[in-house]
Amino acid sequence: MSHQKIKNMEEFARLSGISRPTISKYFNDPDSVRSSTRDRIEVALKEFDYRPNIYAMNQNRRLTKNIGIVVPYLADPFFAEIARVLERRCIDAGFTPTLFSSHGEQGLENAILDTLRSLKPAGVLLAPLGRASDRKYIEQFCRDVPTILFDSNIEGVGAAFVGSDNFSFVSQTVEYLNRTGNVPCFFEMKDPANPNANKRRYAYLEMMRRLDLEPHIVKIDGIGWGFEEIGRQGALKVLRDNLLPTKTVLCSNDRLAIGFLSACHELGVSVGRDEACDIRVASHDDHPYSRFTCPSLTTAAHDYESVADHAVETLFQLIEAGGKLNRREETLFAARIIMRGSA
Amino acid sequence: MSHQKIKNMEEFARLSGISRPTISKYFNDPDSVRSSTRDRIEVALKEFDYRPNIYAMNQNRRLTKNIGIVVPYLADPFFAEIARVLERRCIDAGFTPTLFSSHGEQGLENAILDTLRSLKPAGVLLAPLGRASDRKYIEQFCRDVPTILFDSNIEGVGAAFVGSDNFSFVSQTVEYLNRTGNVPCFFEMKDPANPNANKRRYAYLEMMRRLDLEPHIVKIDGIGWGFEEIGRQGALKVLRDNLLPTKTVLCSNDRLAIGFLSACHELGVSVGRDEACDIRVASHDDHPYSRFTCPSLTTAAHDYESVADHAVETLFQLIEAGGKLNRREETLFAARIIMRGSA
DNA sequence: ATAAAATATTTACGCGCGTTAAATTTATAT
DNA sequence: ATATAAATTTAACGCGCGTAAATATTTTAT
Repeated sequence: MSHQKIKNMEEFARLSGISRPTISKYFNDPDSVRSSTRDRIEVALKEFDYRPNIYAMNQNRRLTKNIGIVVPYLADPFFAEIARVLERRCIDAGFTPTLFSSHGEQGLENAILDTLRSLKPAGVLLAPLGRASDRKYIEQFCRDVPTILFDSNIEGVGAAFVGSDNFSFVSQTVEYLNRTGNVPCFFEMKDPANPNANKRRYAYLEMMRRLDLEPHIVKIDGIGWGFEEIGRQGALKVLRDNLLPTKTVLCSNDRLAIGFLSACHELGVSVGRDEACDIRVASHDDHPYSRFTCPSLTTAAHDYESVADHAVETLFQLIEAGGKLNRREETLFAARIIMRGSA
Repeated sequence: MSHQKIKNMEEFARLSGISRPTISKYFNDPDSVRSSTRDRIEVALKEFDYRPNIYAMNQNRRLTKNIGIVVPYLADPFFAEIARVLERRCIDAGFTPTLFSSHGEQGLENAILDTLRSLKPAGVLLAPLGRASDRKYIEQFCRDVPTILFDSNIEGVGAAFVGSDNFSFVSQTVEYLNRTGNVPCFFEMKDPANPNANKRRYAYLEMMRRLDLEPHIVKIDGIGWGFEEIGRQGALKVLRDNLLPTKTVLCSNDRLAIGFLSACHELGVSVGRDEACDIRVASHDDHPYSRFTCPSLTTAAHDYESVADHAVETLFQLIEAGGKLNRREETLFAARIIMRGSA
């Protein structure tokens, strides 16, 4: 590799013996040039180590090759994981993903959308904050930028939604707990930030109706995204005051359950399926840490490979189609129950 | 807000009655224009909702206002948290941070550095993979781009290093465990990816020497970044085969300890400071989940507000100074021991 | 009031690349 | 071999803004 520094595409074109517009065409889409030319360019690239200036590149292009990925809360390993998969898929498809976290704040979510707008991305994969989102703001953004919503839906916003089927989560856990001899109560936050929480509550109620069982919902206080601590405090209160209507607890999500189990241990309440145990605890999400809780957590797992794949696929279709799809599809993937020690 | 779309700075200048170079100056640094002009511009900005084209902006600027933040593994909530703080500080200082995760892969770390190079950032905050890093590659990058290393050091690379004082972590935990009546063995991975792990082992050995105690190191197998599972498997083996030299275990880091506690629960080994308990377990990092383990984890906490603040401060100095500092400072912050249930 | 300093305006060029149209070369089909 | 299609080259313009120099204006100091 000759180590001279190449200033611009003009110079690279001269040195490689290929015209600049062809080089430009190549960088825009390698397959758009004849394979023999492509080879010559790639040989030259190896030799001269040239990379086009991305700012000059994107200035005149109506559409960049950027893709924005926005998650509501990156400190939640679930979102970190799904973001990882999304990033990988985008890179493999020749796009440049940029990751943003709203950190649970509406103001930040809006600011991120502003930033994204000026990045002129080809498309955006957006997991909104949910209830805390500025609906109007997101709506307007989605009108301007091709956007796929994932994880939590906002009715009618974005070109499509890809997420998990909350009914599938809850129906499996409720069915399992019931089949194995116990009636679950539903443990959740009073004002859940995430719209999935509401869907899960409805699913619980519906399942209990179908099974002809009396539903019990335990609502706990707490705001923000520190779900583990909220779950712990809520569980401490509920357990101390003996407010649990049943001996089996179905938590709305794993992070609450992690807090719940922590409280159980603190109070000496034994958790497990075994007859000798005081209570059973199950939950939803298959959080990366749910297999390391004590006892390990019985839960329903997201098929987040599928969610990620389908979200990216749909985004690519959307980009191909020029930013508009015929109809707004909502795709939901089923959960897979994971039996572990806690229930 | 008048809803006409403004095409470029020229047009905004016309509409706001201020010359384009002054507008340009304002966006480059609002404080560089007279306060009366600043006010007029800001009034116009409110009315016309104009944002300069970032690609055109950055094309001719020798230095952009971008800052790259690179962490080795974003699915680790510790890095997610520190990234959040770093992002916030950068935004507050008028920079545009972009977050990258190496996801534990050397290839990706190098690719990120390439991407960063073409982003022409004002500076970079880099937490390298550590042992898995391509030292030469990072070295070369740091020669070209003003870079501060944090979390894990690479001797002599980057303009400065900011991290935690591993000796402070281990000395406090060892001292505490010893003072409260037990001699700890040190539990770690055989081939730790992170250089901090080595520092912690040395610190353990040194502390044991000072206290005139016999050191015991328990090394477990496993590669990659799934520390919890590695810790769990290692603990299962060690506990089953009765390989633990002492009844007190000091884990190299919290993620291993989370796995260790999970294994203890699985095998019915009781953990805690209480005399009646089988073993005591302590660790280092104060991982966000360490207070939700069962029992909650006694650990030494990073002062990561300080680490983040100092890293950002140093980077700003570096940028001000034009990319070179007089000497490479290594700043280490002390840990704070957090006594919880496990030891 | 006047001089000096600070700030803003006018004018103009250039950054590196996208893109287009016309001319030319190369590949493929008949 | 010739016609046609496909790809490349040449030439040239423009994107939106940074930036510099000369000039004009405003502010501050004396």
